[in-house]
Amino acid sequence: MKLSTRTRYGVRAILELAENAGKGPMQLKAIANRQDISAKYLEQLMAVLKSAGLVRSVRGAKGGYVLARPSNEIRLSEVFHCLEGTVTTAECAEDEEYCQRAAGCAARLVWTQMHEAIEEVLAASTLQDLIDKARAHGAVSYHI
Amino acid sequence: MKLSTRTRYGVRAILELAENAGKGPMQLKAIANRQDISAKYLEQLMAVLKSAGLVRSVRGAKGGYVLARPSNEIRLSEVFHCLEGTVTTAECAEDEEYCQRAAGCAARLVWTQMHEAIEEVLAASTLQDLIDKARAHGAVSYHI
DNA sequence: TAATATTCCTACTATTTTGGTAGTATATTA
DNA sequence: TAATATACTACCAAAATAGTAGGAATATTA
Repeated sequence: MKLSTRTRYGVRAILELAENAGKGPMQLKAIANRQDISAKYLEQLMAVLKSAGLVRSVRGAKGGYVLARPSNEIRLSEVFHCLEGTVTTAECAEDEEYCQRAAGCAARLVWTQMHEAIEEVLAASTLQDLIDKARAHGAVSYHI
Repeated sequence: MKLSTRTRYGVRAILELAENAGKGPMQLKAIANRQDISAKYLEQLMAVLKSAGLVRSVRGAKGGYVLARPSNEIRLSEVFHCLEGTVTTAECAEDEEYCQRAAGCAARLVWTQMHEAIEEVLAASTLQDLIDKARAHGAVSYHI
């Protein structure tokens, strides 16, 4: 159930970009440093986000990465789908044809219910939504 | 995101027991055959379910496994919790102290939202609930 | 009591996934 | 052209996962 670092790092990286949007390209090293992630490993994850069309890269000096779209137009579900190949709990959850016994299968109900609950959460939030909520939380904690 | 076979097999096995409750102990081999799972591997999973107090075993000839409680008193969440050590998406989701930056962290919101959605689904169903729903589905499909 | 059926226990092993490293090529800026 | 970045490809180590093997313990049946 624990998410892979691949997914967790990827989400943290794209949220970092979202938080720093509008300030020009953000360099890989900067993201890696701020999030305390291996730069070389993150490089691969950024490639995934890039090929999914969620971020754009700028090569050469003063280059880096920027969001491909405004942060309020990128849903979490998109980010997850490209990082985790399958955001599903079992093959048969999405593909009813996968197993002949799918129709009356009690176990499959578990997989589909979980799958739907997760997809719902991921589809509900954009990157900007998360940042806004987190800022609200963070601000409160500073008052203490 | 895909559940491990450990969890999937374990859930299928205990649902098999639930479907055959009241007919005396069900043998490991019978569960393994019906669910098409390696008997030797399943043996280990049954040990986990047993030590969690969800099933009881009967040794010797005509022995096997039975549910420790009626199927409408066993929630899915219990089954998951013993099979998957942590039914959580990231350490910080359950344990706020795990990371200093947890307070204003946008990523953590993702992990906690997912975590809560999953727990909710698992807590909502008992084994019997699932069997009833699956039978309803299965019956419909026979009408075609 | 002997034979048989079954769970129990421990250790081992193969495979896959995960997480990370290294080095070179290519593009951009100054 | 020199310095700074990303792009690409290949490789590697550790951990987790999935499964095997073999025999000991225990209960039932004949």
